[in-house]
Amino acid sequence: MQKKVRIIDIAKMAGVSKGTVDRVLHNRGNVSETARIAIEHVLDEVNYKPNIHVSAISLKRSYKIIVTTPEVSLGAYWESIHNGIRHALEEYENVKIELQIFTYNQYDIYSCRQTFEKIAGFEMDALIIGPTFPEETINLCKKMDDRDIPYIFVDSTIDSTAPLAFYSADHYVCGFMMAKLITSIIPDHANIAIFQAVRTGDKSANTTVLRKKGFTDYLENNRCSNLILTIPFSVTEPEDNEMYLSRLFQSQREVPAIVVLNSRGNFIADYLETNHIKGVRMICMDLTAANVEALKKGQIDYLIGQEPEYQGFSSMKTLLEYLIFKSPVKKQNYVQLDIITRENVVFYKRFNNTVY
Amino acid sequence: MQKKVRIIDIAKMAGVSKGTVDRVLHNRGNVSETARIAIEHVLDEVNYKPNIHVSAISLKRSYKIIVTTPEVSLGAYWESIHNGIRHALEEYENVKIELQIFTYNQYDIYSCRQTFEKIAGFEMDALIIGPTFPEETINLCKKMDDRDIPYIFVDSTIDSTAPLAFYSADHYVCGFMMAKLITSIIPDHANIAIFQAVRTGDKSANTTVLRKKGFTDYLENNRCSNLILTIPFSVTEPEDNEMYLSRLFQSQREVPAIVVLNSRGNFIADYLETNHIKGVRMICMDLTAANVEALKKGQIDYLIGQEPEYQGFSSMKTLLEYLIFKSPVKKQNYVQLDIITRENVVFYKRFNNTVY
DNA sequence: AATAATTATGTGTTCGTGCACAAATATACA
DNA sequence: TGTATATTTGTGCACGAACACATAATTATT
Repeated sequence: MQKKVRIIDIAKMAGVSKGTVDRVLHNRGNVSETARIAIEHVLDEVNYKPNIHVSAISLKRSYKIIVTTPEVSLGAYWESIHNGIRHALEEYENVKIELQIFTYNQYDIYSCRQTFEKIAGFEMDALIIGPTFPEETINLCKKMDDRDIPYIFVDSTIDSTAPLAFYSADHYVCGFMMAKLITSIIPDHANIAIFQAVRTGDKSANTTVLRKKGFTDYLENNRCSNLILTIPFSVTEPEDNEMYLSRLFQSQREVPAIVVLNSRGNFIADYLETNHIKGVRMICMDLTAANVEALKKGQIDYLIGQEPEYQGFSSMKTLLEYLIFKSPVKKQNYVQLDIITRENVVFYKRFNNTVY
Repeated sequence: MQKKVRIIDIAKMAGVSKGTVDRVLHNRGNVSETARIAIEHVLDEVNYKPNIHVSAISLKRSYKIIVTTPEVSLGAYWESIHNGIRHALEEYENVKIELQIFTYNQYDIYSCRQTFEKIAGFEMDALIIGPTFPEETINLCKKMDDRDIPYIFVDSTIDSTAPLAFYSADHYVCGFMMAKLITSIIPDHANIAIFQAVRTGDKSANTTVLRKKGFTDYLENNRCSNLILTIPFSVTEPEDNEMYLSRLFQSQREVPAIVVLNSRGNFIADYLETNHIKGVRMICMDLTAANVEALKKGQIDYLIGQEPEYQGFSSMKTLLEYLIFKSPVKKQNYVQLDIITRENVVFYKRFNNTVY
């Protein structure tokens, strides 16, 4: 147990004053080559870790951080991510942070484009992005790269970008696992209906594509002969869904299994309930309030959780520690894929009853 | 956003000095009735929250904490709990904590009794208990109650005690869920072998009894007609297990499903592998290193995780915040029951790759 | 009433970092 | 060489809680 090394200790060892050490530690410039090398030499020797508590007190400057994600609705997926972000800020209540949030319609590529173009012009120290459309996201990221502004992804990551880090589920594995779970509770060869969201201006989002690929790959690898029916599902024009659903269930085919690749599983569950359709097994994404209710009622058999609070929390925390303490950052962060049933759902914590 | 209230602000409002406020906040005594009431009045008005960073720096006194749990072996369940405890201490590195750890043999009631009697006589500020045998634990807790020493349970809680808090899985639900999961992947009416640990001086531990009850209740509730074979399993005399296992598999009965109610599932998996017994589905407890390996190899189908790192971490963190800041404590803390398969196991984080 | 003992209250120091500002040194240019 | 400017370095203060210690006020004792 070696004694704590302080800035003043390093200064003495390097034969300079604490101010110079501080300038080196924080890359503030105005340090002679000689002094810098001497200090860096000492820093290599000793394992200096700033006392985070003292740092927290002494911090004077403020940071401006922008967050952009799909729109937040009550009890839904993106609300959990935003809760996580807010929770991280509470941990750093003494740090002066100016937070600006811009949301876009995740079912409309034009809304996303417009929002991202607006954001690109703003002053900021860092950016958190919840991406949906690859092309638009890449454009925004390029501008950030040019301006040397760090950004972190939540929910999913986008190729051809250079984020400081990302927090995301492995959506391919997610789809793979959904296939394994649903096939374990339905008869062999049973038909499976897959619901996918319809979007304006773009066929489909990042995450859904990957999940679908994982799903079909599982069936292929395991030589499952289930017939897969892909059904469109519109969030923006919900009146269309009645039609899709009634067409599905009025056909001759039995549909004993439903898979929803996004967090809107409760919509389908509601339809089944109002139309008294029984005996359908369902697997869906995310512990939204409505999904949890449907799970508890037995309408949904499995929910897959992807730690949205943790994603939001970690992305903000990572960003702040990077900005303030220049802490090293782990780039790839794949979050847990929690398998939730009506039995274990009550133990899954949110920030209202626990603290990460 | 109201401005932060400091001790000195409270002092001014109450017309006293900061020293007196400090004495009231920390119950240090030597305060006149008049002053105490004035200060308490102000404290009711304003929402004073000490700046935890400054508190952390200024702390001078030290705390002695004793931890007693079953013995820790490498890569096993209790090691994770201890890792969690250590991790909490790292967060409070500036607090002077004297930690003493006493482990006992969880398969031998006499070892537990001896350890607990020794501990009962020691000086300490608080105690963390990983209980196994109810009777012995109650005795220890009574002595702690008399001495006004707070204690927290990890892994399970014991009736007729008054802990400050407990962090535990709901073991009944755990058994219930294991029954649901295993029956979903085996044919109806298939036989199920349940393995239970043998203990010296006591029929069985706290947790196993509850899990067994949950398991059988699920089968009963759902009118499952599976034949249940309860098999003893000795950790202390492993040479007996060969005998139990060979007797099981050489009988006429098919055994397509195995349930292990503790974390030693890998032992059974190994036996199956060396004896080339195939087609057995298995569900077991805990992400021990050996179990995870067996899961990845496909020998185990489901593992149930119970957040051991989080349990250890939270119990120590709760204790410290209670001791140092007199923070209010949530007593009942049921942890997640994670359903783990070979697909999602890689995403479950330990402290080596993430920070809660 | 005078002194001792007890209790109550106020003051000052400590912790280590972040940063502002002053001081010192080096470089540029006439 | 002297002055102006730029660069480098050192010093000092603030942050706010915890506690040690000194001083003031009250109560007990002779």
